[in-house]
Amino acid sequence: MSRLRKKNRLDILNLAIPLFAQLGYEGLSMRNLASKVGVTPAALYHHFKDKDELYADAVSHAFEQKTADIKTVMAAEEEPMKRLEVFVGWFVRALNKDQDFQKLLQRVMLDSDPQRMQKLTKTTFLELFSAIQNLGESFKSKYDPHLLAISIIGLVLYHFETSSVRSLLPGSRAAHGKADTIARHVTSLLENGLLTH
Amino acid sequence: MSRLRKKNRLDILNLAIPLFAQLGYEGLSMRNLASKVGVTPAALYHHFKDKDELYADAVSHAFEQKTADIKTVMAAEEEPMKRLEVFVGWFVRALNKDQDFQKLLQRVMLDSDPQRMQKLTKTTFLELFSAIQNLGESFKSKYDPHLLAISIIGLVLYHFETSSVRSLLPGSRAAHGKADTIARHVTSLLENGLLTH
DNA sequence: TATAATTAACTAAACGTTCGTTTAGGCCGG
DNA sequence: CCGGCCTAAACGAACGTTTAGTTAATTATA
Repeated sequence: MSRLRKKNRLDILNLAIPLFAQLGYEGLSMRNLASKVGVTPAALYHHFKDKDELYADAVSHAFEQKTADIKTVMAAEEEPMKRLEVFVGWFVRALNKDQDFQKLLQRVMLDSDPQRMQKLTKTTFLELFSAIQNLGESFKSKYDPHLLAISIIGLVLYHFETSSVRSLLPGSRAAHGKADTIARHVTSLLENGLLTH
Repeated sequence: MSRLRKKNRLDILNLAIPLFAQLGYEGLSMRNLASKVGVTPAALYHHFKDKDELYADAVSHAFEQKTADIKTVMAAEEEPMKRLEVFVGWFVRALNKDQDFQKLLQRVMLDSDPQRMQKLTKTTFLELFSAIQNLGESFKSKYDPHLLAISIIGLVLYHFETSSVRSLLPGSRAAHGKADTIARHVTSLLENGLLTH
């Protein structure tokens, strides 16, 4: 009954997520998405009010899916350094598994619609960010928790944002794309800094 | 005198840069750009072969403009830590001055055209990246120079990529948007790491 | 239990708008 | 009077969206 309806709606979203990630909001047309789903454009309007709603739902669903497991994992570990390693490890692996996650996140950051941003922040970003901020505070360091949380996230994420350029730049090696290499580098840099005496 | 009234290539590019940065490639139409320039859409095709060429030239010109001064500044300083501070300071200030620079960079990273990416990498990214990689090597640390360079860039850049979400997240303060605050945080974190004994 | 009513899910076709781009021609300084 | 720079107008294609009607399954009624 309503089970089948929900599944169809989710089918559309799950197909839309990688397409929105790769092509962007304007880059993916309702006709293109409909043809990928195997349906008429008008059928999409049976499930979603308009393209805006479809996009917002796709982004929300994508982030709920990807960040579902980390919250429980984060709460388990006690020792700060170990928690950092667990988080970085999860984050790197999650980004490495599919690039769509990172691309969608990057596209959302470029989104200039404040209302959409505000809703998405409350529903999906806030909880994970607070956990990372909490993790940063557990180090009892001199750093501002807010800035530190963003630094940790950015330090991991940027290695994936630049993946397409990185291979064209000097010093590039195949290992730089591997999850473990990035995870080790980031955790070590965060732990010790540059001045390793 | 009367020449000034005529629009040349650079006038168009300088108007296109912030518009492409804010709206994206698909988001900015030739008609919209033409009206901002104060000209007919067909006139744009007198200066540029098509929209692709206009976009590529705009991006190239933007990056040559923004990164013009740092190269000389980077070469001057000798002491590693001081050079890092100079670079981070310049980078933060450059990003803080106009957000278009960062937005355009972020959009370029999402660009999936390999040919455009390859050309832009050689003409504009390579020199600056090599300088940063060189800076990283001067610390004689255990870190991979390539990964370290990306980490340094990402650590700075991400504070600006997240500027629109950051204000909606807990722990946000007005000072977090200021150039000096970010620069101090990043240099200190890079220098010492989390475990400040 | 058989049948009528209702509903979800879809298709075919078209709406008006905007897109990138082209064509044909006009203006004006050198 | 030529060539660089522009305009007016239009091209076909693609865009988001709507309307009207069809199919199949579920629910209500006799």
